[in-house]
Amino acid sequence: MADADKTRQALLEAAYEEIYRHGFQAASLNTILERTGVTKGALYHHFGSKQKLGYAVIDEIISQKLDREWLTPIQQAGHPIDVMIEVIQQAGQQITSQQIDQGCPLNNLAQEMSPIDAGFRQRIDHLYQKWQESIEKILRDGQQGGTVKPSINPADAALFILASLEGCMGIAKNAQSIDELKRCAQGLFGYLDSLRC
Amino acid sequence: MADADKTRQALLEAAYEEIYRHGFQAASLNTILERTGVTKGALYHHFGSKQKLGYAVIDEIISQKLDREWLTPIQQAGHPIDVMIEVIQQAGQQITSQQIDQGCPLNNLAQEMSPIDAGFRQRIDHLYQKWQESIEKILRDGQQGGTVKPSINPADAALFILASLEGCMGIAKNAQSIDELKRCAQGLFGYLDSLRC
DNA sequence: ATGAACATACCAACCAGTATGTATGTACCC
DNA sequence: GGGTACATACATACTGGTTGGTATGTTCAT
Repeated sequence: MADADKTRQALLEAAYEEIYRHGFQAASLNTILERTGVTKGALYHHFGSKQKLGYAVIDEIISQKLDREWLTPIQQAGHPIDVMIEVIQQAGQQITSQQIDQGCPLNNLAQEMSPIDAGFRQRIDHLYQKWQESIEKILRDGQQGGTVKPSINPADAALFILASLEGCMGIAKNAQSIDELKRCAQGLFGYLDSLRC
Repeated sequence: MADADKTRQALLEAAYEEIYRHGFQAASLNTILERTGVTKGALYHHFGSKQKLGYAVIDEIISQKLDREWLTPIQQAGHPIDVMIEVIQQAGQQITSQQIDQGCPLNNLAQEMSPIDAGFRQRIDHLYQKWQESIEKILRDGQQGGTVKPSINPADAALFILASLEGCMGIAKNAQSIDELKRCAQGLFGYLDSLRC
């Protein structure tokens, strides 16, 4: 039934927006229902609880966003360090001043939910691992191609790159400053350059 | 009146714990009152609202923790890079497995509250600036003492160090793994080493 | 006619906040 | 030094609003 799928998808997207704005715990189901024009009966028909709705937002919405905006772009041909810097810079140029103080949807959920809900934690961890492995992979390829220092550990470096990327976005989010994001990213680029052969 | 100060302090500390555990929005005033044995009338006598209680937790509790655990230790004599690595390593060794998945109290509040409350944002920003300036200062001193590369910008480097420090703690918090924290910190140490003369 | 896909109305629990009352100092005047 | 005025520091009981969740009913396609 196409209508049912449309209802489900509308709920997922509205839930994503609401959670992104207020966090999961402060996200209001009633607001989601108002925005979509869907009733509570429909919501509890498709998702059995607020928790399961949150899980679905991670598994379907955020996971897809990560693929589209990071995992796929990073796999293009070229010097791995150049590719990463370019992907980060393009993301930085597309960002709006509204988006900057909302931060990274995945990191927001991680910081809020990982200590209090194991299901959230596992799902977020799964995405972080995919993210890290995609960075690790191009670093390893770079080592084999002779463009990345053979002395570094690709897994450890990928972990740190991911961490400082989230750190930069977190700092810029609080400062509400794109300029601060770019200053912070310069530090990351400096680190990335130090991985070149 | 000493009793009044004791009541106020007890409320602040219990509020800090409750906020650290559940975030500000999900923090329950009733739980804080139960834990302290203080009544609601007393709470609203000392702090006029939940918001002002939150502000006081930042200004008094978290600010002091930052001073004690980071700003002061970092100012000891020695090679600035060595000092920073040592301070970070000591903090890492003292951390318990319970603390690791609670994360950094300041970063938790920043990620949750900065987009939705300007008063929180400004107070957190003020602490982050003090933190950054303390790192910037020892880098600048190191440049003058010939132990830190003169080519780097101390303010930008300090910003990135702070960001990646928070990033490492955030990743480790979600992974709930001290090992991952240490792996991540190794990456930061690599960056710090690259700042040496 | 059976189950999926809703719609409506409702519920108990919890929330921050407040109105009102009281006990204990403390300052000041005579 | 004793009485009065006033403020501080609470205590108790309550309110209106919101929350996630549910019970029950209805529509409609197969």
